[in-house]
Amino acid sequence: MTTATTTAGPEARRATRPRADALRNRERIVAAARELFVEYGAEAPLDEIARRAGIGNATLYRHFPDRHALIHDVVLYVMARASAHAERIAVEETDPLTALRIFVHTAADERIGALCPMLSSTFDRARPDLDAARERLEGAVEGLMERARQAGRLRKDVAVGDLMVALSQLTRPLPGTGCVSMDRFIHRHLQLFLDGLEAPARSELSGSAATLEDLRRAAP
Amino acid sequence: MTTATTTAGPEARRATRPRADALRNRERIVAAARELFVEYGAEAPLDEIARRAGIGNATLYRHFPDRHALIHDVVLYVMARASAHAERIAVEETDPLTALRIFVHTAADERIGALCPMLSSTFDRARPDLDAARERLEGAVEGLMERARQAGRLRKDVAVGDLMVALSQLTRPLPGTGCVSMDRFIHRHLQLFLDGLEAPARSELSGSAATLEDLRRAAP
Amino acid sequence: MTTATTTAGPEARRATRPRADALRNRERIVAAARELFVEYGAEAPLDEIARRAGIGNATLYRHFPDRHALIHDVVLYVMARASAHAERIAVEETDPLTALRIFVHTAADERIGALCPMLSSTFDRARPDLDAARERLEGAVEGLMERARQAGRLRKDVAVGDLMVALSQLTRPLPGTGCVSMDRFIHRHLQLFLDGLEAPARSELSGSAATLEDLRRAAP
Amino acid sequence: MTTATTTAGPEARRATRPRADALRNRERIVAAARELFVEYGAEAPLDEIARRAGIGNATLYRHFPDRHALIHDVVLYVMARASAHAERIAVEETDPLTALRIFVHTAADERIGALCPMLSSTFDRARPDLDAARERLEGAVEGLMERARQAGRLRKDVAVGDLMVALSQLTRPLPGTGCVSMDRFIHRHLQLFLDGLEAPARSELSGSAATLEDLRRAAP
DNA sequence: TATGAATGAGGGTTCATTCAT
DNA sequence: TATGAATGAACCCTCATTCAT
Repeated sequence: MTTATTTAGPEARRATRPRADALRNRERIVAAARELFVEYGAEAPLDEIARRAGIGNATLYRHFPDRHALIHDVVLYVMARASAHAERIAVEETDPLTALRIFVHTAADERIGALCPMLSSTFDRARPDLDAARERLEGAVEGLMERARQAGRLRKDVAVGDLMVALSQLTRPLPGTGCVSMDRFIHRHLQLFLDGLEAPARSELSGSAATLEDLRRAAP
Repeated sequence: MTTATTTAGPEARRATRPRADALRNRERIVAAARELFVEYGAEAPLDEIARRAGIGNATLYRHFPDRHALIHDVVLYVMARASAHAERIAVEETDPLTALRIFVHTAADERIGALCPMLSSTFDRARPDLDAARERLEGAVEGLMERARQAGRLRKDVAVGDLMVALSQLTRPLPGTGCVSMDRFIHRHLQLFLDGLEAPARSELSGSAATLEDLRRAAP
Repeated sequence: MTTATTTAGPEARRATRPRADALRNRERIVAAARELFVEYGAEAPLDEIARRAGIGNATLYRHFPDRHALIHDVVLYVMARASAHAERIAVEETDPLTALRIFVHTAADERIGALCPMLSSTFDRARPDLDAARERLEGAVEGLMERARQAGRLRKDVAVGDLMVALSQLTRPLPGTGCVSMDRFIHRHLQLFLDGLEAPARSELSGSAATLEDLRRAAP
Repeated sequence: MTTATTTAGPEARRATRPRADALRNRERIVAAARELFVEYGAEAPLDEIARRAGIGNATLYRHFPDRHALIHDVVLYVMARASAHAERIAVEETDPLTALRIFVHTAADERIGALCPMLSSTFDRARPDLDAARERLEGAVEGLMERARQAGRLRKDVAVGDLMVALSQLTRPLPGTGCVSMDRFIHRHLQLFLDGLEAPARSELSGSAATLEDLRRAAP
């Protein structure tokens, strides 16, 4: 309720907040894109995404100049949701392994596989807004892992990058309409992977534990 | 210019057996397709596959009426190689867990992730020549697993379908040029998964152990 | 909120005369359009014109219902400026050939090439406000030419239409960003053309001398 | 009539001459493009060019990867025709000024205005095949001019670049369907320009005489 | 009134597939 | 048979124009 738009030269306007309907559209686009990326992969037709979002195709381009920009925002969105889940679970669940398990299965149901485009070589990992999202996610998940590590329940040679990449790959959708049948396997595989993470370690791993920051540098 | 009519496969109808150069072309196409499927995903342009194989695009169509047919043969080819590996390892390695581990890592290096299109809903799992390949692969890998099971080294609630699907997913290539950087993770993840497979089981799995035959029926 | 009904142009219907800022916007739009027509041709994006004018795109449409209307006004504006120049030069310069030369080169620097859309078949030459502008321009330039003719310095078989069309074509901008390099040629070409206009005529011309009124009728 | 295609490895083939129908298509495309560039400017829709050439749109892309490539070939084609005209006229017409006049008017009828895109800043003037075409055209036209210069009929401060640019601009088509009405003016303007070129010079020109090579360097 | 946002139609380009040599 | 060429459908993206604030 500022005194507001009294007078101003045509271009003196800057901080005008986005219109409510535009914001709603932007959210719809991201939601539709996440769904279609999950169903058809990151090559899903943008026109179809627009249709699913209930808007015209050109509106999508007003919000996202190209496919990369859209993927970028979907990745941010998925990371934010995963972070929120991890943070909530850290508060609600006291047993450290259980917390980790809940997080992993919840992330799967949340289609965290939509993060996979981030791993592709065409993804621009250098944009600064990604750093904040990455730090938040790393903080939250590494928090869960560290608790389990401290309790002697998690092997010591793994880190958050290992978990997130495997989680993304194992839940990564197959192109072609809803491979719902895959859901049957996903939670089994995740559980097996989790079992492999437990301490004591049953084998020696090659390479070294990976952070999310490592992924950032993994570009070609 | 042989006119021999001696052998003939089940579907051979014409008297002349395929010319040697035609056979060679077919092999080149399958090899190039496997490479490009690994590098760019199953959506790799067919013209590019033909170019990589050193033949004209129309020649590809003479051998494979459409993309599905080509994927089909690539899948058969990859399954055959994986089967051969499993059979060889069963002979060469006596320790059952070690044998399993060697198989898994070898299959990864062989880009078994190219099997993933088989899991897609657009893949025709009903074709009879797949049955033979599946039975051979199932026999070989289940053989390795059963040995470990008998030795009390493998948990009892997993089967060959679990292993092969997770193996495919974890090694599945990312679209966009060779995400070689992923290689750094792949073998770590596979090892963690293998650790999770060991007996004694560290958790209870949802669902039931899956055979390859189960995958056949999992179509939408 | 003035309620004045004093003056009203021919088509003014509403009582309130246009607000000062609206008038200023209209002028800005025409100025920006002329610039962009010169730089990119008459196909310049309207959104870009609005941006250059420092206004929103919809405001442009409030003033000009479509691209034709905008072109129309730009043409009127350019004609008015050229007329003013010709009238001023007629007063200031006594030597008739020199006056003509000054007019031509001045018009070139004024980007009279923006008149070219007027020659296009899609231009509506029938609108009445064009008649007035045309008559003024014809009067002014024909005045300059007639003086030279009377003095025996200008060949008799050319008229104002010949001069203005050639002037427009020779100074017409090339599409694509500012072909400033063309400026090097423009004044040379104009001078050569002027030399060709001088009496005595060095050749016989086909057709007949053209007035601006002739151009009006030349539509398809 | 070489012994020809006996045997060769798949990629050993190189010098295979283009198929007759492909060559015919290529020529049709260039012809249609020249027409449409003349009628609608260099922004003419490629789909329309393909339609006019009687082929599918994708065929156009097989021959010319993008609009620039097509413009390039049209420019080469127009330059070649103009060169041929100039060379023929040099042989057939003995009076040097008459020869020049015939060349200019013939080039206009040949729509040499289609050369204008070459002057645009988006045109790649550096490609080597242009050099040959430019040298041929320069040689032929400069030959005509030099004869007139030697005979004392052409002013000394102009060169081939001046003539060709003015010729292109004065015959340059207006966007919008067939501005045939312009034809009425074109030959008058060209003649006036030619009269201005005659010796003795009636004025002093700014800048310096331009060769076609100068145009090559005039890029932004 | 002035504006940012929305939109549909159209052009540019790629690609799976078919055709003709 | 193997091939280069042709094709239409589908996609990406732009832009003139309209809508809602």
